[in-house]
Amino acid sequence: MNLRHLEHFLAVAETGSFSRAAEKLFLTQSALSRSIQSLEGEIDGKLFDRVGKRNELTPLGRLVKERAQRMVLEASELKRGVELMRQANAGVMRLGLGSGPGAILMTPLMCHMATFHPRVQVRLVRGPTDLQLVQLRARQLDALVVDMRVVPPSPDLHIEPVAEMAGGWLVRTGHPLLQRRSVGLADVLAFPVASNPLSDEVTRAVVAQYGPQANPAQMITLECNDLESLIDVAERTDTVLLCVLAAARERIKAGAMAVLPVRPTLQATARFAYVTLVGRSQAPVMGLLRDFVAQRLAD
Amino acid sequence: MNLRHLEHFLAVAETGSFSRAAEKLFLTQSALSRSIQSLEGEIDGKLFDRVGKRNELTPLGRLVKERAQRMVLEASELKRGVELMRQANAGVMRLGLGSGPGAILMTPLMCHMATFHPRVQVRLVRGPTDLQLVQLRARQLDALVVDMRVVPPSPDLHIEPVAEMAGGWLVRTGHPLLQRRSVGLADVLAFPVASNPLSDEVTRAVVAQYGPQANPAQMITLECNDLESLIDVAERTDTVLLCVLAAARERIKAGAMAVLPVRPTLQATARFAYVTLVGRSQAPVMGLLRDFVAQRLAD
DNA sequence: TAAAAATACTCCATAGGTATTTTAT
DNA sequence: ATAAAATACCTATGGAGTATTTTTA
Repeated sequence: MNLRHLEHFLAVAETGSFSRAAEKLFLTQSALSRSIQSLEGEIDGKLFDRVGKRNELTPLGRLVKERAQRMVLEASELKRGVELMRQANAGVMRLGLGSGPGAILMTPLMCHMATFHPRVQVRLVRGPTDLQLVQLRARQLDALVVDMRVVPPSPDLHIEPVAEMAGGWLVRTGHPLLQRRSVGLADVLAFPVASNPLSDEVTRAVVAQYGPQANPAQMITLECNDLESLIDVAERTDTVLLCVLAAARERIKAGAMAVLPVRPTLQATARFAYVTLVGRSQAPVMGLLRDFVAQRLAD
Repeated sequence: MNLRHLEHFLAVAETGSFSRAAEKLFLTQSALSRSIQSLEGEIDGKLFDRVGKRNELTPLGRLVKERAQRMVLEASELKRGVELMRQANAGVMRLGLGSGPGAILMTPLMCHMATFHPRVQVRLVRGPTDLQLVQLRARQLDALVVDMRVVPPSPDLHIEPVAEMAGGWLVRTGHPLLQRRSVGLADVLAFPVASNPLSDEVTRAVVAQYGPQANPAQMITLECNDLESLIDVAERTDTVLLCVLAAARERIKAGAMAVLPVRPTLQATARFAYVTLVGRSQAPVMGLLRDFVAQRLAD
């Protein structure tokens, strides 16, 4: 039994005529006749009562018709689904975001997808990068956007840098330190210091610039991988926040927060990368995503 | 694309291996490999990431798997349904019953089917025979059991007599006429007379035996095609009921009703027949039905 | 008698097998 | 080095066409 057989069968059931059904199917009448015969042979029972004009379904035929309709419908839906996926109009994308990319991308990404690709199913997960790597390897995520410096290089990972973003010190607009002409690390340490977990490289850079006092293990008062929340805290208290500046872009623009000009100027960056599993095909929608991420992080 | 392709695809998706899937399918590995390739060719996209050991589904593969599973399930259900129908364990039977057969068969038939063929869907319709013939011809009914004398012979009808049942006069047990030693038509006419619609032949027989006074057009007070209701009426009033005696079998046995010995004894019968459309296959379940009807009416 | 369905025959595309090569661990 | 997948080559079968016969309204 074959999908083709079922389509043939349905055509005859609908038209009630072998000849007309054959026309609709772009087949000869004889081929169609044999097709139905072979189906009847396999079913081992008559599907139509051939009474010359108008072929009526037998009770068995009615039973088969029910199922056959659903099957050819499923088949056409399958083809349609494949087509949609090829055009990247649909599909599922399961993306893990680190704290920096989470703060910068999560909301804009969802807005973008909802607006321009409403049929794409989006699954965003924000969490600790090490756990997300586990999920990626378990095929529970399709890709990550994280600070590549927290990702241990591994042959099974494809790591594609997408943006390098400057880090810096952030405080709320009314912060006392903003009155000072010049701010040093000692001044900063008079206040609580917050940050998301820092990579070893950033840690080294900070220590190199500001001395051993700046070692995050000692310096950081509040550590949290939800950068968004840290920004909230910094906006409402005198906490000084060390993070990727782009994460607070909106609030800086709105005048709620400002970059604190600590001397020397922090020379550390976060290098965001798009991480996938080597040898694993990506859904076409993931292409859209990469473009969006790259474009958004480039600003 | 083919059901076979989909089955092959699912086997590989489940086992994660071409070789093992081929074993399960009783195929060579090479044949399976080509089968998947041709499916991928038609879909125009990779379904598996071949990473040597363990073949993982691509996002496209996951999409296809959903549909494919439903399709092969439908296919197996189709085969199962056909098998069930062949064994006459299931199916739909749509049966029209005339008033006499309705009163005699309806309840016993439903009990019988519910007990012995619980998976068969039963659709019973009781109604005027002429309307039921219309429904039969419109394929809304599969068969009728009716008094064949009300059925105009027609080349498109297959009429198979199943039983000939005696008609007679029925009254409730406490009826005044039962006290009389001898009852004539004149005595009967002192009471309301009820019957279901009578065929022309029965009408002629009644007139021939009892004279023009007995012409139903004049004689019958209550006419109704629901014989069951007429029996109820006769049991609660002094109405005399002219009908097939078997219809009141239970009540006669229970002592609630009795046959009224009108002189001369009524020599009229109802000839019940099983009526189907010529050239139309019957569901196997209908065979069961015919057997039951014949056996039941033979009593 | 005319239209519809079935059959006879022929052809070719496709699925399958065997044997072998390529690839990846 | 080995196991798994892909490829090359061959065969048989099923599906399609053309031409023709059978059936039925």
